[in-house]
Amino acid sequence: MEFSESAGTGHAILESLPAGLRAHAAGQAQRLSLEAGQIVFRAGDHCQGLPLILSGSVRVEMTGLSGSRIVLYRMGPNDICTLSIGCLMTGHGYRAEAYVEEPSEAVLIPRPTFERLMDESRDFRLAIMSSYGRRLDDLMLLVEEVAFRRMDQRLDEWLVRHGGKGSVAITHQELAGELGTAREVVSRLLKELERKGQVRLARGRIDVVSVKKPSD
Amino acid sequence: MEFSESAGTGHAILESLPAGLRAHAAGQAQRLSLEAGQIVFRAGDHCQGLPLILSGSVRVEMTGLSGSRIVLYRMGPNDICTLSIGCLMTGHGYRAEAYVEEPSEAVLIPRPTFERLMDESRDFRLAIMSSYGRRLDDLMLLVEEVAFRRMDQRLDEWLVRHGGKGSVAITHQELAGELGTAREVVSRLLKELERKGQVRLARGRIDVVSVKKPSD
DNA sequence: TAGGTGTCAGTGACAAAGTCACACAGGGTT
DNA sequence: AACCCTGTGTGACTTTGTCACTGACACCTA
Repeated sequence: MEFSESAGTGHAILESLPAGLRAHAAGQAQRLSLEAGQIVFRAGDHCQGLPLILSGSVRVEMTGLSGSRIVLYRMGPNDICTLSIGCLMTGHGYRAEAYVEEPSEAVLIPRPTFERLMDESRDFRLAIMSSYGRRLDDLMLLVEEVAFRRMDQRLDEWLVRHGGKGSVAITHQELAGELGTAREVVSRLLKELERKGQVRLARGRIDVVSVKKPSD
Repeated sequence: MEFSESAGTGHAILESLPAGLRAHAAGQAQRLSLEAGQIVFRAGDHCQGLPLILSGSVRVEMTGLSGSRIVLYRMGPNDICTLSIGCLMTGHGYRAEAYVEEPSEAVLIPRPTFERLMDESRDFRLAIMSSYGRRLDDLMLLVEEVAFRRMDQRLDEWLVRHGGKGSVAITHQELAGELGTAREVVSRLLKELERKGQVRLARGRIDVVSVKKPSD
């Protein structure tokens, strides 16, 4: 809680600032404690400042006209909410929603402070740019996934990545959101995997037994 | 060709620089003349500098494992090749390809010059950031399109936007690339539109008669 | 402990889109 | 005219998306 602690519990991008700027930023920043399930922003919301994630995990997803959802990416410790930068600079509202997955700590840098940091710190600029680069990459990968890859392979991959060993606690509905498809599709594919003995299904849980590699 | 011309035929982002920096940038920049059909970069290529488009049009697209393609976005006069920034900064290769659509003029800013401009010009920084913001937005829109919208509606929209009045010179294969689908799907949907009298089809050309709005 | 109430999962039927294979057409060249 | 390349049309089949509905499970309350 005390600022003396903030060096230890701070954000990498702030740590890299020279002492004077860091003190300025710390003084202006607003600290946020986010509870699991809480909504950080909604589509259409306007941006109050640049959120820096200190700890926990925040999921960013988009909702289509029909109400279908897809997870765009996640933010974790030392991440920057890249989307906010665009909103800050253009004044447009957000085009996505952000949900807290694990209880998180964050700081909100007000716009004038953000601009001052951009002007005065090379390291800050580099961090912002590299964050942008990563998001752009993430989204290009996602476009490729969604446009070209088969759902069964994407599901297999997801299972290997998230439940490689044991079991994952997730509903079919949520998993559909991860992949940008419909719940029924996930249910069918999972059932098929269960028939082949590669997973066992329980309410809200998937036990991964052995998911095949694409080479199989 | 002469540098004295470069003020008139230059790039908005360079115009906004103070005289000293502008001269430096002009001195370091390499001028490129790109012919229609030429490839600006391929997936995996490494980035030599930041391309600024002066005139013409460049298409950026991605190729899936299967060879399917999708157009990500286009760059026109006064645009910045946002993708290159990430490649410049991380040293990674490109993940997409860029093709010249209309003969274009561009300048290539070498990395050290790019970094100096970032360090010394606030306007330059703002332009770079806003370019990033736009690309991120474009890609989010594209994800939504591809993941959630129906192909017939997307095709209708494309036809209205690009051939609203008369006719478009494009093959079904190219149009499939614009939408990120297969040629056969485009052929079938177009044939259906022709049956309904909304378009007339010729080899390499589509005459748009009257494409329905979603409300019809 | 029985019943009530949400959420979660399974499934059939059908529509939309992607894939594969191949036939055919248009417009140029030789 | 015969040839060839590219572009287009189409049938058959698979995969994915949508709709409608049923049943299963977990938890709460009486």
